[in-house]
Amino acid sequence: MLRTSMQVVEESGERSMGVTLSEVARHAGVSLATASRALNGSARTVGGELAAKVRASADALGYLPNAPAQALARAATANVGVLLHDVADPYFAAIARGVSDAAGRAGLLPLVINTDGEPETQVRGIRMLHGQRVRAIVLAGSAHTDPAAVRAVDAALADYRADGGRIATITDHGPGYDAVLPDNRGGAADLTRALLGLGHREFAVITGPERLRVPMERLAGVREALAEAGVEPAEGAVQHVEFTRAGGREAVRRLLDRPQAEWPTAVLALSDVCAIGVLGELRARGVDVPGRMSVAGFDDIPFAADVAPALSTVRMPLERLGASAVTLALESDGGGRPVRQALPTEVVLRGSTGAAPARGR
Amino acid sequence: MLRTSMQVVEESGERSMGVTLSEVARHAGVSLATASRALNGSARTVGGELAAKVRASADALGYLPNAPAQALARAATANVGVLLHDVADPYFAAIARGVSDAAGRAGLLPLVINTDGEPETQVRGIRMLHGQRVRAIVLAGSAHTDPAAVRAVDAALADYRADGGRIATITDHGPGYDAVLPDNRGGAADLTRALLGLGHREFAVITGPERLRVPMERLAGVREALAEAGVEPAEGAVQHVEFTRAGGREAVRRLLDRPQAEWPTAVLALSDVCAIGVLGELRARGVDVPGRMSVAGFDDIPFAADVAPALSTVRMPLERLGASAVTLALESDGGGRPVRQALPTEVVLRGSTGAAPARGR
DNA sequence: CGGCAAGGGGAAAGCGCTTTCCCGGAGGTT
DNA sequence: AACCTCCGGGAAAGCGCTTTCCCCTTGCCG
Repeated sequence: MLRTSMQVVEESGERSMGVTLSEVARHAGVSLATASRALNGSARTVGGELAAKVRASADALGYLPNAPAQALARAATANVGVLLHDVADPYFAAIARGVSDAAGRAGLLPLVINTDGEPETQVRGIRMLHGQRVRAIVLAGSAHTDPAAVRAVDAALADYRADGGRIATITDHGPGYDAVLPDNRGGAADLTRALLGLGHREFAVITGPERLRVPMERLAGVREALAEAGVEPAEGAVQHVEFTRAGGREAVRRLLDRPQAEWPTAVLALSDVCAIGVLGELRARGVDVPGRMSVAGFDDIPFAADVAPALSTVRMPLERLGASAVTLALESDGGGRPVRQALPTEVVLRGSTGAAPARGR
Repeated sequence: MLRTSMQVVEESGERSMGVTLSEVARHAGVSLATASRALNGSARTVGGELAAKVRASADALGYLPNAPAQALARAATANVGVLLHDVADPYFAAIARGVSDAAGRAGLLPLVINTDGEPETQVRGIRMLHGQRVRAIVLAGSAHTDPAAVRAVDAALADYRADGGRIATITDHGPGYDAVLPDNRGGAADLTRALLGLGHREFAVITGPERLRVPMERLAGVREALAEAGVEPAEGAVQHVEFTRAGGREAVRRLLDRPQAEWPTAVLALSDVCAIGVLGELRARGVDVPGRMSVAGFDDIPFAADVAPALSTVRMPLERLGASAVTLALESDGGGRPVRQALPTEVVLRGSTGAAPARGR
């Protein structure tokens, strides 16, 4: 009795990493090679009868191919890497979902790394993924404006690519990469035009940190549309904050600290997460939205439609962004010139924007 | 000229998987063994001088250890697996972030799989992670109530564990697993008591699908507190919907279809995401919250505080849930009895709840 | 009816690491 | 001075697969 149970323990202790292919082969009475070909696909075919026998043995023994071993032998893993600022941010969460779905369809598993937008973390992340020999890397976070940061990231990516790695970026990281390019600038310009159309002339724009390229592109779009209309944002009306709810609140506080006569009638928060912070702070201060002030965001994250008032924003197909990036990376033959796939954006006007109030005088 | 460029192509094609350790060893003039010991840590020490030389060669050549090869040789990867319903859901996104952080601290990389709450997808996911030989699996989604589903998941997990895998679950998946157990039932009861304290007697509760265990636990908590107070929910006042915004809206529609006299004064939506849908639909229908109806959610996802009115809810330390699960799984010696770590929850009352309106008669 | 091309099975050589195991030399004991 | 013990370097044996070769059958054609 006691011996029996001990034997069981010993057994499970001895070869603790699972059933191997050669066990399956022995059980089926075939060679290792045949077992491999029968189970894990190969150019060569295996006789129907034998193949069936091997498959039977495999699931009789509960065989599961050892992925690291396969990766080593094939010189290719079944993983893709995703580098993003923060999965807990709805923008990136949606992208991650898209990546995950597309990866799954390709039989791959996603490895996700949060960089918090730090260039060094990003570079470390690329190195880790490179070490993992992932099939492809999707770079989802914004590029940096600091040339040194860009250079560091580029260098890490170049190393990876030199080893046969495939890369796709979401938003622009330079012309050398396959990329999915939502129209940040155009979307921001359209949004701005929409608000101009509602009669607004006094704008505040709350955008992301100057170190990131995406918020700068969006800001450029706003400026472009404003300039077209001959409107100039007041001094101090462009705030750079983190793209978080706290960032939005902070910006509003600074905005409302100024004399009421200088308050804008329209606030463009160039990220929905941020805009939601703006809405919250405005409510806390008793500012009527959109009566006194219109607010718009950017991204159309899932919650944008559910806050009160519902957030006007620029719709981006977030999941598709992620999915397309994976597809692009995997299809990229590395040879030709990079595929740069532009994606349209669309202004969605909801309850948080309205006609500009009559001039307060 | 042409030849030169062709040579370059050939070179990069020839050994396309990167610098190997033996190249480093040769470059440093030491044996493979020494190089390995110097770079990738080992029980044995390497002479200071040699070690330095090896390290120098390593980064002169840009050596990055081949993770799959290491995994094979060490019989252990540097990955953990996370199984959740949907990363795009803020509840799971926050958990994923916690997992990711804790994994990073342990030098591991997370592999995430979305199951959409399907038992088969979950089982397939476990198998894939098992095949990947991940160090640990964190099961973040709710358990199922269907015994067959539970059995299937248990079986897959048992196989994994038999091969030395470590497992931790978030919320209860049975006593056999290390687990982080937020107090779903107690939290729901506390929340209910808080609303009873505000004078509410007519409740509706919107909970998740009966196939999932977590929403059933929360529902049980509500029922418990209601029973204590001698209050009985009206017929049809308990709605089972998906834990999504759409689910929340749908439930509200059904609720409001009944004669106004039967409307509840308090709606408990047992997930914040769902509650936000409820709030949206109520607003669309012009129902005053909290004047006519109080609404509460569950989870305290980051946005709960930012919707209007701000959502009363039960706070759960989501990121900590994820982080603790990783820690638990990694520390689990597999030997002793499972560690079951209870985590307290806390009722947070915000603007979406208020005193019950005077009895409509 | 011999010769030959496929078709499909198996032996064995890796893939890039880690880790025994062996060995030589330096230092300490009796 | 002979012996033993560490200490640290290196050769080589795997880890669990895939994939080249090599070889034996079959089937077919001239």
